[in-house]
Amino acid sequence: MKPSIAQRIRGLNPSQQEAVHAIDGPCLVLAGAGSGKTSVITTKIAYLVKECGMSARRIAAVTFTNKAAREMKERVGSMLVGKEGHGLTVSTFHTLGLNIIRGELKALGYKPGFSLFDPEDAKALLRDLMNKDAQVDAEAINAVQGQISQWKNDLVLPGEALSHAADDDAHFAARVYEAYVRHLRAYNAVDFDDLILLPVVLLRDSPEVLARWQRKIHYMLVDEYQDTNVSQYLLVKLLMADRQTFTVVGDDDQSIYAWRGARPENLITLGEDFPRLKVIKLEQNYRSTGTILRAANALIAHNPHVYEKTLWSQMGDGAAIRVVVNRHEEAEAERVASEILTRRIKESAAWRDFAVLYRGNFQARLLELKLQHYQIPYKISGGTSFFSRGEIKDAMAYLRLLINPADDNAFLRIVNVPRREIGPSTLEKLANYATERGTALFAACHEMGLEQHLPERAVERLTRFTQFIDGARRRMDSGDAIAAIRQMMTEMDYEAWLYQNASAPTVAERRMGNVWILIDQLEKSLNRDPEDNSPEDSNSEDTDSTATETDSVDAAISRLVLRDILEQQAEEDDSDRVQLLTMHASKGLEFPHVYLMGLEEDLLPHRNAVENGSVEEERRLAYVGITRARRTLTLTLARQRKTYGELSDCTPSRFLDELPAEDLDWEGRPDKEDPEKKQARGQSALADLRSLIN
DNA sequence: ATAACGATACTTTTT
DNA sequence: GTATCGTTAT
Repeated sequence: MKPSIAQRIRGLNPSQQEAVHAIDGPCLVLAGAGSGKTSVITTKIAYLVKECGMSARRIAAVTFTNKAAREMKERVGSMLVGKEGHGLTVSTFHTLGLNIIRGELKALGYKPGFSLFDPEDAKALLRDLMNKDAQVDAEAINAVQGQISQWKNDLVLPGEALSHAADDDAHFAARVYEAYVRHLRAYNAVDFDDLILLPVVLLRDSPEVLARWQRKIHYMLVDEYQDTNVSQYLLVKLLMADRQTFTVVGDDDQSIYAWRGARPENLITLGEDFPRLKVIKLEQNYRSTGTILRAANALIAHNPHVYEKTLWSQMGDGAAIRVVVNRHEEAEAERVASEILTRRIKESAAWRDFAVLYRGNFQARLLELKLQHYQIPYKISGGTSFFSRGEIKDAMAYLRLLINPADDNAFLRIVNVPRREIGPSTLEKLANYATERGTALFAACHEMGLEQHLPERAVERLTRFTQFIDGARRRMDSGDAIAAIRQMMTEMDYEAWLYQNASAPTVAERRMGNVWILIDQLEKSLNRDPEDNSPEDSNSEDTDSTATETDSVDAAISRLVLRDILEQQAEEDDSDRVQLLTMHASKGLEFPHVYLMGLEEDLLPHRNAVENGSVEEERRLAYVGITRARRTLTLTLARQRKTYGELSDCTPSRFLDELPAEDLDWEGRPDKEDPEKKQARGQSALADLRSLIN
C-alpha cells in the first residue's frame, strides 16, 4: 500500500511541510543544495490534487531539462492513482511554450506544421543572411547569433534593438536580427528562444489569449527558478498575474548560467512584483557530510547574499577534504585514475559512485587516456549528441519538409541527399525564381513558370523530387503516417547513400540504425496519449477536426527537435561507470565520491571570468561542484599545465583559501611562504584590480 | 583502409 | 602553438 499524502507530508521536515502547505498565494522556496526540493515540488502537486481538490489539468510544473521533467513526472505519478494525474503538465519551459504556440497559431500568424529550427538551422540561416553583402567569418556569425539570442531572452524585439543600437556592430546585429525574424516567419518556422518569446509577447498584447490561458492554468510550480531569464519570468508572471498562486523553487547560490541570460535577480524581483510572497528556506541537507557542508558554506559566504542561508546536516562529519597537488596535469589525471582504481576496492564502491568534475571539457581528455589505461569504465557527458549526427539531421529535414513545405532550410539540406543531381547552379536559379515569386523553394518547384528559367533536365529532376515528397505526404495523410515515413526512407534508398559515403560498412549500418531509432521514437511519442495542452475551449471555435492526425505528427516532430523523448535511450544506459562531467553538467546530480579537478587560478575562477568581473559565478560553480559530494571530496590541482602549447606555472585557486583550513588535508602543498608564489598572487591581484578599473 | 594534409578551436551551453 | 578532427588522396 502506498503511503497517503498526509503520511508523505508528515515525513517531511517542518520547512518542507510549510512549503507544501503554502498554496493560497505566491511562494518562494529557497532550497539549498540537497535539501529535498524535488520532494517538496512533487508532494505539493499531489497535495493540490488529492487534498485540495484541484484538477491536475489546472496545474503546470516547469523545469529546464527534459530529464528533470521526466523525473518529476515519474515521482508525481507514483503518488497519484488512476485519473488523478490526468492532464497534468510537467514539462520544460520550452515545451510549455511550444504548446502555447500550437494552441494559438492563428493569433500568432503561424500555419500548422511550423518548423522548429535548432541552433544549427538558425546558424545556417544567419550565415545566409550575413553573407549577402560580404563574406563573414564563423566568429562573427556566432557573435550575432549570441546577441540575437540574448535579445530574445531579454524580450527585446528587433525594433528596440535597432533603436538602442549604440555602435556599428550593434546596429549591424540588429539589422540581421530583423531580417532573421522576417525570414523565420516566411519559413513558417520558430527557433528555441521563440518558444518563450512568442507566447510572452502574445499573452502580453492580447487580453483575450491571456484570459484563455489563465483559465487553463491555475497553479504553477517552477524548478531551478534562479535560472530563469527575463522572458521566462514574464511568462510565469503573466500567467499568474491574477491568481498569484504559484511556487517557485530556487537557489541563488547555484546560479551558474547568468552568462546565458539567466537572471538570478528574478529571485528578488519576485518579492517586489508579488508583495504577498511567502519565502521559505530549506536549509537541512540530506546529502553530504558535515565537513563537505562546512566547506560549501564557508566558500559561498564569500559571495554577497540577499537571502542568507546556512546548510546543515545530521550526518556525521565524515572524512576530511583532501587537496592533492600534482606536478603537472598529466600527474593529476594519473592520480585521479589510479586513486579511483584503488578506492573502489577500499570503499567497496561501484564505478558509478565516482564522479570527476572539471571546468572545461578539454580537461577530460588526459583523464580519459588514463582511465582507458587502467581499463576503468567511464561515461563522459556532453560530446556530440544524437541530434548533431548528419543522418539524424537529414531524416529530420525530411520530416520537416513533409510537415512544412515552407521550410527552405530543410529543403536545401535534403534536395540532393541522396544525390539527385540537383546542384548549386540549379538551386541558385530556383532560389532567384522563388524570391521573385515570393514563394518557398519547395512551392516554386511546382510552378509552371519555372521552365522559363531552368534547363529542362533540371526541371525534370526537381519535379521528380517534389513528386516523391508529395507522394509521401499523401500517404501520410491517408493512413498510417509512420508507415508512410518508413516507406519514404526505403524508397529513396537512403541506406545506399549512407553506404556510399561512410568510411566503413559498419559505420553506415550504425547510421541507418540511428535513423530507424529516430522513427521508432517518433512512433512511440505519437502513440503516447496525446496530452491535451490546449487552453480551456469547450466552445471549440477553431478546432478543425480534420487536422488532428497530422496535428499530432507535427507535435511529435517538434518534440523530437526539443529532444523531448530521445534521451531516455541514453539514460537507460545507466551502466556501472565512472562519471566525467563539467561542473555545469553536474548540477542536480549527486555522487558518493567526487573529484574536482584543476583548482587553479585562471581555470577555476576562469581567466575570462576574472577579467570580466564574474568571479562570483565561478565561486558558485565551485560551490555546485562541492555540494555534489555525499561522502568524500577530493580537490586536485596541477603546479604546471600547458596552455597554448606553452608550459606555464599555475597558482592554486583562491577558492582553496576560502575553505576552512582545519577541514582540508593537503598533500604536496606548495610552500606557503614561497616568495615566488606570493609575488604571483600579488601580480594576479593587481591584474584583478586593473580589470576592475577598466 | 590508411596516411597525410588542412581546418578549427581553446569556458561553461538545461532548450 | 598544439592537438584533434574530418576530408581527401593514394
